[in-house]
Amino acid sequence: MPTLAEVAKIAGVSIMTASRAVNNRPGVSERTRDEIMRIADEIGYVANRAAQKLSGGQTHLIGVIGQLYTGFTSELVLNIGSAARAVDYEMLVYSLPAENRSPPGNVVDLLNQVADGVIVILPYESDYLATLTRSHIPIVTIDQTKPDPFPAVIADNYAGARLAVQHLADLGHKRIGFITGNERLASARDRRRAYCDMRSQLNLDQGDDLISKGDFQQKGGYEAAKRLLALKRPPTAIFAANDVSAFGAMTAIRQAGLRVPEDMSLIGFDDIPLAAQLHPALTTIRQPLPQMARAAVNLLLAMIAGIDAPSQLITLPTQLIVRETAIKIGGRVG
Amino acid sequence: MPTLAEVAKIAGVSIMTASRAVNNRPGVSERTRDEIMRIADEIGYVANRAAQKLSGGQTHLIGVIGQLYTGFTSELVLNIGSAARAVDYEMLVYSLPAENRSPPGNVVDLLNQVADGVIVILPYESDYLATLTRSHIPIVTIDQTKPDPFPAVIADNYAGARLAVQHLADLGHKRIGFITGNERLASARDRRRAYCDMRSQLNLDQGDDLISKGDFQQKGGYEAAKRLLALKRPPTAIFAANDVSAFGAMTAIRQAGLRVPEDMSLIGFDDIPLAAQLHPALTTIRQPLPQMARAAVNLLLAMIAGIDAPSQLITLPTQLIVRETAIKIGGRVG
DNA sequence: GGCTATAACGTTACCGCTAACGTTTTGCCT
DNA sequence: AGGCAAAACGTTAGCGGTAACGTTATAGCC
Repeated sequence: MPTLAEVAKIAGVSIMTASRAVNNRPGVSERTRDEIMRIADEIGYVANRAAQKLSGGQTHLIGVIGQLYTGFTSELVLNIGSAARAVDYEMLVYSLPAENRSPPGNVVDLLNQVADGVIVILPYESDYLATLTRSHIPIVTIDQTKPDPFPAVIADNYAGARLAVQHLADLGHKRIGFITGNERLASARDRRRAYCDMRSQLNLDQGDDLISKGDFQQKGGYEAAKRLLALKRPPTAIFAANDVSAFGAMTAIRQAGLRVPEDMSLIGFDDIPLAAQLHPALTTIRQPLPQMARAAVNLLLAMIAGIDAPSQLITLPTQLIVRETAIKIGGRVG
Repeated sequence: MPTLAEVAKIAGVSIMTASRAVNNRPGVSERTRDEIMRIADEIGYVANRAAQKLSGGQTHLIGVIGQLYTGFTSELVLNIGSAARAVDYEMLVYSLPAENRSPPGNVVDLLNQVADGVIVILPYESDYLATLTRSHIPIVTIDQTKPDPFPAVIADNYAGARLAVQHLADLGHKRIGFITGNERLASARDRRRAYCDMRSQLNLDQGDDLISKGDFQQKGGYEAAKRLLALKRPPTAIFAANDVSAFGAMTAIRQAGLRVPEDMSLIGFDDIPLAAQLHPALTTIRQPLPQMARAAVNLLLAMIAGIDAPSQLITLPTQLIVRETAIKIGGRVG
């Protein structure tokens, strides 16, 4: 691997001049700069980020922590990658292992030793984030509201969930079941709250038995739906706290010999890519992933640049995506 | 962030002794070691990997390069993460952006500046890997056979695809369509070759029109299936080169007003988690992801340890997973 | 032409850690 | 007790880059 020293030697300048040239910093004449760039290019010089980071420089790398195996998170991560590349940053991902395991404090440190900042997407809410406040590492969170030592980006879960219930009610459904998410997350609690609020506001059927506990996972959705279907008076429509749960629910509904949407309307949340591709395509609430990713990256970059923004919460709007799984009660498709 | 120097100072030893202690290397008395470890733990010391790497040490970090958005790859990546953690390594992932973009030579460099070695899962075959041979970076590839400067791990695609065709033939299908994968990958070519071989070996219907071009993506599978269904004599069963294509095909089949499996049997390849959860559950060929991941990690660790293994190719067996999408021709489920 | 401000470039020190080698202590043997 | 090898520990140098400051050229002005 060619080093900056070699570039400098060939160019006949000091290492520092070469550094200034490749980093596009002032203090180098245009002639010299061009020459250095040419040489760097020629011998295939790439900056050593470990060295950059160690000596207090910037690596133009951002780290992301999240659970890759949840459809929504991995989709979000990809969007963050695009957003980062768009502003000439690269992204490195640390995939959290299953449940709770190992409070990832050192994981943030790990990424911070390499990257300029970290975007954290936790599958649950914990106060461990708060402990990182003092470490003065640029951190932005997504989907976390409770501990706000950091700037955070979040979709308007409450408004989105209201949209979902409203849509079902508009279609004539009076008895709507709800599959909760992982309530350790604010997003899950917001969606539930919206469901409850709308239910009373629109004079729909109430009852705790219409709220079935899920966990944002497919299996949880499957089992939650099964419980709803086993009710003495089952609902005519189900609102699942996320798309993945909705997929699980769909399996349960079909196993019970019912059809979606003819016998049971179904609506999800997130609008992951799979939602559109399923058959029937899932009606759902879209989270503005590209915007969320851009917002998070911008926030992080601002922090890296030292604009220690007062920890703000950016809320992005959600949107109803009407597809095929929710229809008029008792009606046929169309 | 506490440094090794601080630990050493508190313990009243030299930095080097502290280094030996925390790295569990000989040359420290047990008493001293325990004391150092205690202190390190107390003040929350974590090794700075950038510094470790820079000074020629090992970071106990492996890098992975792959396309996160393809179901199979991300599943594989997660398995690599587990395998790595099992041997006390951490994993960092670089997600390749869409198609071909930017020959990721510098990406490997990037990861190599941080990690001890890199596992590469390319979405296509290119000779750029060959150029990395001289750089003497520990690299292991998965699903690449063509350029073998490095050790590689691969599933037995040929045998697996034969299994798939055999299964359909056993169910009485004589006219089997095939949706190809991205033929820039050896795995796709192997599966196609197996299909062709079995077709003549078992005296099934031949014909180029039964081979429909896909790309391992959902949309490609959808369109490929559409073409098969539009044939004058459509097949009675479809073998898709991977599960994702099979999902696409399923959508196409249903849009044509046909049922899976009653009117059209379908079999996939990979056995990604979704395959089991779909309705009906997808019959498919399983790639042994955990084993592949372990093999790749072991290979990489061997290279890191300096056991410059002659570039070997480890082939792992595939397995037929019978579920619900392939049944006897003209038959009902069961 | 001499003085000074500025651009251009170089030196030094250091980031946190490890390899290699040097020094001290310890334990053991005769 | 003296001698010596091995264990325990310390010192030095350097990985590849950057910040901070020092030095040399260039230019501008009276």
